[in-house]
Amino acid sequence: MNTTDSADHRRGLRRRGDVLYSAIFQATLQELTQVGYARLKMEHVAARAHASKRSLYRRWPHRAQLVADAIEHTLPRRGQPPDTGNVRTDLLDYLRQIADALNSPTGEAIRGLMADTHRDPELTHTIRIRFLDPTISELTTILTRGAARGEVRPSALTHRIASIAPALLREHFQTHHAIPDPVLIEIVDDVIIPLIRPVTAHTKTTQ
Amino acid sequence: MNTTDSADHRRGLRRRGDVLYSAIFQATLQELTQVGYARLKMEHVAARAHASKRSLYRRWPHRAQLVADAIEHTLPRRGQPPDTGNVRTDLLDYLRQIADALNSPTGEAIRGLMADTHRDPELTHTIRIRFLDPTISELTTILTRGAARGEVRPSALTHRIASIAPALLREHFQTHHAIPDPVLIEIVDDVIIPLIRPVTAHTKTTQ
Amino acid sequence: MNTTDSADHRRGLRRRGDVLYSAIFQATLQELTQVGYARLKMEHVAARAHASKRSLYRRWPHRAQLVADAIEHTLPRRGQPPDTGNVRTDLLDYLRQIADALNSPTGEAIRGLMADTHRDPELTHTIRIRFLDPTISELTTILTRGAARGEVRPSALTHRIASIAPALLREHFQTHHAIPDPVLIEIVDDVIIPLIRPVTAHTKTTQ
Amino acid sequence: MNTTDSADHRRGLRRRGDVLYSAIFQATLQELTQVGYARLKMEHVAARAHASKRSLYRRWPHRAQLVADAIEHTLPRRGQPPDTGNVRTDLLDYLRQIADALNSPTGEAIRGLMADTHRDPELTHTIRIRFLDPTISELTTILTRGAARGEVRPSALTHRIASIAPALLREHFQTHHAIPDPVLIEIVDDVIIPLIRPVTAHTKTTQ
DNA sequence: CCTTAATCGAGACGGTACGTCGTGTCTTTAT
DNA sequence: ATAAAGACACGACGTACCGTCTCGATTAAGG
Repeated sequence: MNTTDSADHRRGLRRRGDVLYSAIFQATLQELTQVGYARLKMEHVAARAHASKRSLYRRWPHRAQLVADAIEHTLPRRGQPPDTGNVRTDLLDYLRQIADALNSPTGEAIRGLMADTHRDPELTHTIRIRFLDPTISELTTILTRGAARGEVRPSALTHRIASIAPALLREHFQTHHAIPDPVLIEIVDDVIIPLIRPVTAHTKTTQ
Repeated sequence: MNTTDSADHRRGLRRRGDVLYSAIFQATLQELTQVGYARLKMEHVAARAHASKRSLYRRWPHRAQLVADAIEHTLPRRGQPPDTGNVRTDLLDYLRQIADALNSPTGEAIRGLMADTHRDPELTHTIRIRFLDPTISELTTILTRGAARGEVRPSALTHRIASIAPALLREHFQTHHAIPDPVLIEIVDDVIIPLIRPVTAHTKTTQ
Repeated sequence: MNTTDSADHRRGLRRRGDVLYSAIFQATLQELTQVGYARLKMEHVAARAHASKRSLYRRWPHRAQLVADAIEHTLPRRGQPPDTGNVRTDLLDYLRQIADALNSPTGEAIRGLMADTHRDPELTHTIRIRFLDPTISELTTILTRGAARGEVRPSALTHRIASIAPALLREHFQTHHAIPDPVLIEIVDDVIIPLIRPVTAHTKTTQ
Repeated sequence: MNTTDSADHRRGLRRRGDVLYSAIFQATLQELTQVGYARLKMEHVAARAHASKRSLYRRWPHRAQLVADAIEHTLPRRGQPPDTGNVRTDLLDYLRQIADALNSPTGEAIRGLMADTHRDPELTHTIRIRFLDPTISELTTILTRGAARGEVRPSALTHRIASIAPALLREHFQTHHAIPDPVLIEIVDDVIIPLIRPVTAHTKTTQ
């Protein structure tokens, strides 16, 4: 764990630019993993990265921005949303991805960021752009494909409806700290599917 | 220097028990209002309440627990959920109440608490019991009344469905920091109502 | 060591008067022995004696007075000064007693008291009366007996001369924290004896 | 809010190294003068010096070491011991210097240090080296000069004899808090002079 | 023998100071 | 010019004792 992770940039080996950035990001993520966002300290990141505090503050005036950048830097490339030919399967697969992400240090960091920065409009915006909107966007992709197949009524292709599932996941996560599979199934089968089902699928017209 | 903003509990008027509790809660909420949860300091609360830090720490080892107790102590009694005879109106009225609460210092505090304490299972539980569950419960009341009137299909009386609206409100609040009325209307008309509508009433929505 | 030294004055067995005094003095001396005067705390004495702080402060407004009383209370009865028929032997014996006392917790306490209270004239006076003057007085007794035998010139029977030996012992003790026997011998043979020797006996010392 | 409560070392005038040392020493000595060693607080020294507590603790883990350094730093250069050509006059002059020093804040501080730190061998050693030994050394100088003039018997040039006068002064000071001139005269004429007088000055040989 | 006024234990209270930690700024030294 | 290293002022942390003060419970003294 304590991988003597320095040793090459000391006496006379000063890092700059990308090398320095990477070292700082790596240190940030290690701190994030080990102590969490709430207890992540600029000082500790600097120490772990063998960087000076000044080098940190020069670039990231606030902890939140450093963490945001660090997360983005090492974020695994978002895979394509699932495309199995069936909306329900696609949704379940995708929600499982989200649930996993929520449970990771990254998820914790994002939640910490959101709580930490509700006074910093810019960061809030950043988080939305980077972490929240892509999710909505990919869910919309899934729903759009479903609509093309007739599984989803076109009028359900709204931002609001796409955001229901992530909102419910977050909701559940914040009080339960884990999201078992039945919850995902319930969300899909009892909430999303009924909402997006094409009207014609319902028998019984008027009267 | 220190303006006489207290004046009645000094020499020979030492407060104990409930009186002291109240003074501390009041000070906590004032701090909460003025600087917010993130910048609320035990030291400042103590100073404002003219209490010793030890008196605080004796009761509340952590800031979060103090704030939770302070909020609960001064929480306006939850009024009865609206009962206008119409589910849509009831829902809108009630969501407006939630939106207002989210926007208040109390709302900020609760969000701060939730972010601050996702490592403290007990506090998480407390928050759910005190602040989240009652909302779900009252929404369920509204829906149950609607079901009795035939406005809501009985199978929609689930915890999951009742939690959609609060989740979407929180979702919206965290990125927009305000909840305009059209958002509430959209949530009710495009999400909740379609979900809870009795099947037999399910004719053409559009047109 | 930790002789469950309470257990009988708890629930429903409240001590008063001498019993309480003794318990407090005992606790005081134990604290004195274990942590020394500088780190002796009223609070700890109270706790160890199973007495309330108020019971302490009622009697001893200051720590120093408590310690002074405690020491006096348990002080071994001052034995008579040695009387071997020879001044040099008497002096050596007696100085050994003083050296032992200086080295004990009591000695440490007295030194602490003296340093602690050089702003409290009353306590200073108390210490002098209780602990310092008796020493001078007994040394004077030894010298007076010697004078009666012709071993000491009568003009040497002064307070000043009697106080030399204790002063030198304290001097040595404060920097060396121990007083080996040769030091005592040197003080007696090179300082006291030459000073008190009858003039007529004063022949060539050297050679 | 935070009124410009200091002066010239704020924004952009941060002191380091010697400048900061001096400011801290000065503040320490002022505190020492005003409230004495026993009530000298690190916090107050820091405040008065407009330094952070951390800057203090970085250098001086204990109050005693700070005070020792501060005293040494501002100690008036020890003048040469008097050299009037007469031992008695030299001794009296010099003892008057010591008496004055004992009576000053510095004297109080040294006494406080000695009491405070009899568990810290290193500090005890420091005090001896800095404050006690020089006195003995200068007294020895006086006596040595006297011996060269035949006023002092060579065998009296011992550490023990040189330390008698300071010890008696301290002794007297600790119980009387002042040293009137007659005391000095008595010490010199009744103790030191008799002890150091050359043997040959005494008539009456053997027979 | 029974009240009643003291006094006990326990420990909460408003304070002051402790010694530590983290922040964001700034200086020094070495590339 | 920029890096690391870390000193600096600041402010908050959570703890320890201080000396004062309730609060019952109990106990000795007086009726």
